[in-house]
Amino acid sequence: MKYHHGNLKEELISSACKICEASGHDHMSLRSIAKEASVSQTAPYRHFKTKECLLAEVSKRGFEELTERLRAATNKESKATAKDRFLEMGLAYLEFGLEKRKTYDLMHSPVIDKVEFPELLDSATGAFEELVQILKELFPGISEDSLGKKCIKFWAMMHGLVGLLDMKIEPETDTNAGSAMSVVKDDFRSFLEESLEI
Amino acid sequence: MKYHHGNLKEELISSACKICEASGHDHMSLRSIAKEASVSQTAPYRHFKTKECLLAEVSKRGFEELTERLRAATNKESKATAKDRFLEMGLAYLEFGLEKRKTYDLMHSPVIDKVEFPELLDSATGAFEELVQILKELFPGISEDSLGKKCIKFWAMMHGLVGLLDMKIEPETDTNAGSAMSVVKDDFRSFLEESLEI
DNA sequence: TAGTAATGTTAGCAGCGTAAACATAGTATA
DNA sequence: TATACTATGTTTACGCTGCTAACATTACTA
Repeated sequence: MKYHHGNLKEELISSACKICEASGHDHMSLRSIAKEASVSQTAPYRHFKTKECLLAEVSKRGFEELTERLRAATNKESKATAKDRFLEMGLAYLEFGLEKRKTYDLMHSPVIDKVEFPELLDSATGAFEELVQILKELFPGISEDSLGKKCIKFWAMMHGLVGLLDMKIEPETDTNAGSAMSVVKDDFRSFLEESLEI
Repeated sequence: MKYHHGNLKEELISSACKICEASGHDHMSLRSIAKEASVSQTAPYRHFKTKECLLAEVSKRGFEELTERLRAATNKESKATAKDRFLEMGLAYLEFGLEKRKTYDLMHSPVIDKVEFPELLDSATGAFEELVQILKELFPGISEDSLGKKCIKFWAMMHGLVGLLDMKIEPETDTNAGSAMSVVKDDFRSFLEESLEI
């Protein structure tokens, strides 16, 4: 057993990611993370000033993975049309949000003040860039103003959808409580396609 | 100083609401809530089985206030058109989300498992009902399927917008980083109006 | 009026984030 | 190579937390 670990920082981050996705960010304790990495309770403080700093790193990894997935989905190398790649991106966003729900929660949780972590902010902004690019392709010559609005509209919708789809709450229609959500879930492509007309 | 308080449960809830909106739900401690109500640290346990139960009550009050605001905004007594009342509702939703941001966060936080609190779920669903109703007015004879989709689309967009507007993250366009969001914020009416064409 | 249920307090547990003091290992310099 | 310095680990301890158990007081009910 070496006294010095060698790669503790990285291991702490990946332990934290694991615990986050397994139990949710409100059940993450520095002590449990340290234990997972077989190290003393205060060892993390040699690499992270506070717990929040470690959480911010986990969040950042989340945004990086999201960005990567979005980039892959809209990959220009693909022979698909811009519209198809846009739909793929929407799907990829939803999939990430539902697959990594607890990490997604952390990423959007107020426990981490993004203003204090510029690197995190950058990662988060990077994900948007993918949306901006594909919308520019889809609407060539679009004004900056319209582009911004469209971008916000779609991002908000996708973000909102992740929350709704995973959640217990959903709107009740007269005849059939809950089926509406299933429709979206099962046929997200056509759902998003309709929204393209916005 | 009476030994028995008389109305402790209600006072604890309102103290909790106050602290929540002031400091955010992750800074709420049962002890501080008890102190705010001038009562011993363990007194809350006579009225709430766990801390989560008290938070659930705070969340429920939040959804009730939201529902009330939406109902007021879409009030049929008003002489305004259905479209105007719909826009008012959107505005009311946004305003609530931004005004009571920390409470809104709690309402959508995963710390409270809505499945365990059916009453909370009811309150949350109640807010949607308002959206369903106004959309029915706006699109008379609409199919249940389309209604469900529209409902989800708008709810997701508004929920997403609250997050975006308050947040640090926002899409960057080439010429002007961040201005897009201001456009939406300053002119939400026209923003939402455009979206009506969905 | 006596007995019981409801509602409060006090004391104490284990877990938490964090700081301070100390121990060890790796690195740069003489 | 010897020595100082820095990086990185451990131990100990503090105050705060949610929660339980045991006890005290009040309110209700037979």
